[in-house]
Formats: sequence, structure tokens, C-alpha cells
Amino acid sequence: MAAREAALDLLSGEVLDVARGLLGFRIRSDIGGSVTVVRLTETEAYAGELDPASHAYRGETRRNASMFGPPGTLYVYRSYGIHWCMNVVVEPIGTAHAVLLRGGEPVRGRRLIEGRRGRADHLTDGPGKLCQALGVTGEQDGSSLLDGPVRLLPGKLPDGYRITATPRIGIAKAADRPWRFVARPQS
DNA sequence: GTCGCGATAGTCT
DNA sequence: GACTATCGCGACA
Repeated sequence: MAAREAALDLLSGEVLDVARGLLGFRIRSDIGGSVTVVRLTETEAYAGELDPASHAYRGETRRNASMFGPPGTLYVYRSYGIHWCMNVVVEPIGTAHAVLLRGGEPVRGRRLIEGRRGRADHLTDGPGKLCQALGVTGEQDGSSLLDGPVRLLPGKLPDGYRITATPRIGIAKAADRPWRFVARPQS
């Protein structure tokens, strides 16, 4: 199966399954003439208008418009006025379900990532850091993860990685739902 | 390793 | 005018 079809197949599922299933997938960005790749190890599910913690809970606005697009759309927003955070839109158009990409491990372009981050550790272990590492900004908001500058490539977690579910981070509403998924080497 | 705190500006009430 | 789907730093253990 081609990469595009494999990614679309996953994105057609239910948002919790997508959030879990994205672990091990890779994000490839081709921005500013340079390619960087990160393998995903941390995601969170947001259930659109059904989820008080979702940006889409109160319906469509200027900021969240791309959440209402087709599966595979990239939703990028500014967090705390400083950072960028990226989401993968899933399920049919209009449901505004999405998966926040929170963290990963550098696979390719490590030197470029270190340059963008301005340091050599903690490169991609947080949603703002992940976007900075990949060079993702509001310019990519609304682009397609299937054939845009930032793409989703199928992949598997390294041997020995285990997935755990925990409550989502940094939210006040619906804070009890264990919709954050983290993959770590078995300890 | 954990905890506390300030920075910062767009978005919505 | 209030509230963030965060980060990096310093203090402490």
C-alpha cells in the first residue's frame, strides 16, 4: 500500500483509534528547502463539537476553520501567544475531530532541528518544540498532510515500545478523559 | 529527577 | 478583560 493510502486508511477511523495508531508514524516536513523527519511518540485526541476541551467545541471560528476540513488537513494554531501546535484532522469533513501531535523522536535532519531549536537536547518532546523542530508555523495551517509540505508517512514503533493512555495535558475542561497516548521503551 | 514561575499575544466573552 | 491544547530556567532533592 502506498504511503498516501496507508495514511488515509488510518485517518478514516475513529479519533481515539487514530491518536493511538499515529504512534510510530513519521512526520516529514519539507520547508525552506530542507527536509526533517520525526517519528511520533505522543498524541492527544480531541472530539470536535462533542468535546469541551476542543477548540471546535463552540463551533467554527476564524482560528479553527481548518479543523472542519477533510481528513488529513493540518490544523496549526498559536499557543500561549508564543508557540505553534499542530493537529491532524480526522474523520469525515465537518466533524472537526483532530489529533494533537505532542512529541516524537528525530529521525532525519538532526542538525537542522538542533539549529531551529537552538539547543541539542529536548528537541521534540512537546507540542511547541515539535513544531519548532519541523519548522511548522501558521503558514502551513490548512495544508494537506497527504500531499502538502508537511506529510504523514506510515511507520512502526521500535521494538519494545509500549503505549500508555493518560489524561490530556494543560486543559481545564474534560480533564479526566484518558485521551493522551504515549509510546515509550519498556522500562 | 520534580516544582514553581514568568513571558507573551491571539482569541473569545 | 480573562484565558490559554507551552516552554525554559532556576531551585531544590
